Amino acid sequence: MTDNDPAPKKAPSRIQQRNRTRILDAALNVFSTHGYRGATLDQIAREAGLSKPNILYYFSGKEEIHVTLLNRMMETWLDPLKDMDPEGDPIEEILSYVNHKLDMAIELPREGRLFTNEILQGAPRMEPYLIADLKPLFDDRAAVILRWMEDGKIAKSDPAHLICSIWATTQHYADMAAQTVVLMPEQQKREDGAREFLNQLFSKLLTP
Amino acid sequence: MTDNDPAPKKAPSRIQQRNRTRILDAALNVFSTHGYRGATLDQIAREAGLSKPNILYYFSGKEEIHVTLLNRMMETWLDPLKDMDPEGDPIEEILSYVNHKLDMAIELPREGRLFTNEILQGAPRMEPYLIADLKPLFDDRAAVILRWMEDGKIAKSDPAHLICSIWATTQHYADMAAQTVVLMPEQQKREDGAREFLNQLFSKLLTP
DNA sequence: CCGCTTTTTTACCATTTGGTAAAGACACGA
DNA sequence: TCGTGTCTTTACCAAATGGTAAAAAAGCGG
Repeated sequence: MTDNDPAPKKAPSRIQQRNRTRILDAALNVFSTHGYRGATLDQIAREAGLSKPNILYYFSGKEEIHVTLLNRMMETWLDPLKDMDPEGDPIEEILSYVNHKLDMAIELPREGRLFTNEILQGAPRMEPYLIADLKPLFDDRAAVILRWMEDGKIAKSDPAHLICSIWATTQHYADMAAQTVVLMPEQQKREDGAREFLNQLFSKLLTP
Repeated sequence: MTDNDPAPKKAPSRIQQRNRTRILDAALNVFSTHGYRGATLDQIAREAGLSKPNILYYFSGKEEIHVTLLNRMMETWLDPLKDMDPEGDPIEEILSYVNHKLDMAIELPREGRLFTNEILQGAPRMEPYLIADLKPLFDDRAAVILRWMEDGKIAKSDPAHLICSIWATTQHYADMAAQTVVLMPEQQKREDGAREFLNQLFSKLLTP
């Protein structure tokens, strides 16, 4: 029984892996800055160093590339939220989430912008995913935080809006980079300053 | 001397006013959801109830419409920040800014998304404006807040990142509406809850 | 009602868009 | 070295894109 299952999906060749990676990377650049409709296959092809028909050999169309990127992103993106441990120290857990989220915004800004673009457009391709996956996770984490509050371990506030505010403040440094760079030209101040500030902001909120 | 100055720009007729308004309103819908490149003149025309050539009778091209919208938006958008009074009560002033900004995000979400879209794209049309207008205002307000901190009137933190976090948390409710609606289906909880939460968040940060 | 300006429509146009068909180049095991 | 399956290119296409020219229609002051 080597690989003869109903769906005989053979392992992708080295070339396939390389080119699919190239395409997805180029597409991430284009989709994340111009949004779905503003992105063109020609630009993706140019950036990937492949011809347009060649790209359509690997993906069935523009939409499939976009969906692939979105799915891939959501997985890594939600991880830090999943990692929040209900048994851990509440303030530590939440601050650790803040810091992980900030790391991602700084290290993977394109992924962040891809998501923001999709939501700005009204989440036409993501909505089912938001309802099926994000919402349950969100509710669950909000419930965990609420329990912490009711147990008097952290100060009371609205858990849902707390999560949103963490998302918003960290995401800001990815999405609005073009603005932030103008307002705070020195990278040091931008990144380390952001971390220190956010830790202070949420520490104060959470400390009873 | 009725109107014979060097540039004899006659007053726009009623028709002109009405149609320019229609066009800008339709364009705001389209640009704010699809970004500059994703927006099409055809769609703007359809939404405005005018023909495409008719639109190009009022505006010289796609870009002029976009720029007009951006300029108009920036003016109203920066007002609340300008209104912060150095002589007023610091916490009151800052919280009032938070609340005004939140009002705008809730009442004028399209304008907010228009701006976010432009920044996501790297601010190609806005950067000069950011440098010439936003930056000086931003630095000035940061300086005001810093003075308040040094005078011991509010707790110390990074003023620049404070302003950014206010921007981020309030803007979130405009930009990410499609997500927020899924996560918090009841409008009441979304809007009033946001206000209460943000007031609490920034009160705690600022109280010495 | 007339004549003149403003506004709108019709008919285009070159370019770009997402996508396809089919031939050609390539890799690689037998 | 050959053949077979994988990959790439060339040559297209219909539709949509931003934009134009010019004629037709609508307003409107006199």
